[in-house]
Amino acid sequence: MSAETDRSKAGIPKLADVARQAGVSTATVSRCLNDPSVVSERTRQKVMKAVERLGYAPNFGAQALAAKRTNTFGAIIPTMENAIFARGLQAFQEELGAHRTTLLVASSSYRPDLEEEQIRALVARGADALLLIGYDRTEATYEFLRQRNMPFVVSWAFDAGHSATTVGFDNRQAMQTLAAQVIDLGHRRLALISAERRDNDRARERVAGVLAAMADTGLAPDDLTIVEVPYSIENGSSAFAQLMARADPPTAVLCGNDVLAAGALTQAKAMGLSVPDDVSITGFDDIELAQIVDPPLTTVHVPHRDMGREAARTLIAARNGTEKVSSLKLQTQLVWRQSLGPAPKTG
Amino acid sequence: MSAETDRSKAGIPKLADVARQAGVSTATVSRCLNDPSVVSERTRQKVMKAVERLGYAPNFGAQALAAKRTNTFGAIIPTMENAIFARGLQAFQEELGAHRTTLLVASSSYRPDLEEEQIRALVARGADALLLIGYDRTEATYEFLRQRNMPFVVSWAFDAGHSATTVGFDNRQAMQTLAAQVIDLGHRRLALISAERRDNDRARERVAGVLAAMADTGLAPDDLTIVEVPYSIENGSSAFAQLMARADPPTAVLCGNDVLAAGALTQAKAMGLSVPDDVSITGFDDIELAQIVDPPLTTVHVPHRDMGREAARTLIAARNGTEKVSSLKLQTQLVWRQSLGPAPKTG
DNA sequence: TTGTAGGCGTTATCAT
DNA sequence: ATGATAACGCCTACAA
Repeated sequence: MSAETDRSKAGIPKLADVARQAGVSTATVSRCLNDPSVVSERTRQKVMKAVERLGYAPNFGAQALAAKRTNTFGAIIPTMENAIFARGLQAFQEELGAHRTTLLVASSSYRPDLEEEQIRALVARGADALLLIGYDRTEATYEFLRQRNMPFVVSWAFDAGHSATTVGFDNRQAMQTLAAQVIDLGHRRLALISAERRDNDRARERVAGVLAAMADTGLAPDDLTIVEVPYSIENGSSAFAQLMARADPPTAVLCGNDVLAAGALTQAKAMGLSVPDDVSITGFDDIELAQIVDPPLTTVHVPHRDMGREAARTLIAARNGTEKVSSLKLQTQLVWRQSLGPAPKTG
Repeated sequence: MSAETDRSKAGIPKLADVARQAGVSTATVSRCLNDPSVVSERTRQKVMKAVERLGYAPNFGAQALAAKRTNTFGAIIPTMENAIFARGLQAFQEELGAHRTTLLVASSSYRPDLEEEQIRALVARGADALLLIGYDRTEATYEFLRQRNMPFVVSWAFDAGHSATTVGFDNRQAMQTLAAQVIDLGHRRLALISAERRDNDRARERVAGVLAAMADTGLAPDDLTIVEVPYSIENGSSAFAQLMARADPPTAVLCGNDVLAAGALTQAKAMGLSVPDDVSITGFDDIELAQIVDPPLTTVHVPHRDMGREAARTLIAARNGTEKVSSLKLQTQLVWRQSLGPAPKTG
């Protein structure tokens, strides 16, 4: 009882405590922990027992301060609320884990100022490398990264013209391919429920993809109605309702991602509209949700797991500084499911 | 060009660089940054300009080492793959953000050994407090936490008998209430698709809840078929198929969470079964998905956002050490939707 | 293989 | 209001 109290009041064990307990020097303890191959087995045993007995854990601050590396990578994603980034991040972490590297995740709520804050926090914390989503951030942020010589990779996007190392996919191209199919099915009055484009290059590129497909077929940009809302099922629903309330409602509603599309679908059902007979709906991402809704969503499959894994490998290579790192463009794939059909004969 | 090169090769600016640039001592710079009210306005201006010019950012390791606090909380969740923890965590983070505290998230893949590793990592990194999910972890882990005097709160569960500060809900009670309703509707052959119970007290408690409800009505435990699978839509589907293939298929399939239920529902549809006419299905959590599937899920609403917010407040109080912290039990709520109906007249 | 000792960048105490 | 300077806990040449 009193021992218990004493113990909790006692200071946190430090390297020196372990050293004393084991009857060796701090240097030996340090070596035991960081490069066991260099100490004798007998010493190692002693030290590890002391570590165990004392419940010692290294002080990260001191460790980082002295060693200038942390075996920690950081990732800043816009949101944890929906599954868009979950699968890719999981794969990212799995790959890091295989290399004894810890992942710290922060989320920016789609706000560049918060993202910069999180980047600084992670860098200050000694992250060895960073995973970032998309290109949209201030030049000052890039400058900060460069100045600190911080390895980072941009993901969930791909712009060959950008200097940042990237492991991602071409949002515009992907959306353009999908939109082309929609147009091919006879749809002329199109609508797009997009994420907010400000500070979100992926969203902008997807919009651009739709417009490009339309231009290819001689459709005017005005034939596309765009509604911008934050990603959420509910917002998808209300945006869809708003679109269908127009005098000249669209025959196909493309959505910036599957979450919005799921909302749109639900709303269509609530309005007694048949999908795809009355109106077609498409998504983007191909998260699990896309297969669950009824009808299942025609969407763009993004290789999230590959992306996460490859991003991790790229960063690990960059951290080790051995290989030269290079960008990697992954392919997306159109997934045909029932939510997309031919345009209705006439309105 | 060469300036650029020089710059990137130049070391990271430190406090002393700023001090030199501003013509003051390091102590003054430190004060400027941490408690500006105590330095003269003129000095502050000078220092801030130097900070700006040099792109200075404090070294977290050194800071943590010297100040013994980090304004960083950690959270270890079992998985980021599905939305179960997303909403609560988002609320947790929002509350922390309002108190200038950063959140670092790690995930354990439902493995206690990894969880302990992550806990140690976060503690070593100087986390001021931790959010943990559920009670299942080794005594050694608790001992470690206690020894380091690390404030932590257990969430997503509630056991009045446990000594750990908890902000959560009673999984057993919640599931028992739901199961009682199912039984009340005449269902006698019940099945449960559960998450793996090993190392997961929430899953065990939910199973216990079903059994308790059955016992209340005099049903034998044998009347419940249990299938254990990791959380995923696909696993929900295959488990459901397996259950319905039995000689005496259940009339109601309860699921450990909404994700499994969504999978079960999809599978039912694929098998041409009508829900709830042929078979009833229920979920747990009330994530967005529950309202999207068709028919929408009868489920247990968990106040994720409240839980996250309150957990944050509790930890902040604990960190500040002013107020005495206490556990908080939140109420869940049964949500009636269409996936649950009366038992079919006869098999 | 093991020990000694200097240094990592900040904070905070004590003078001034 | 500001400056010197001693911790903080660990790593890593360098020595033995």
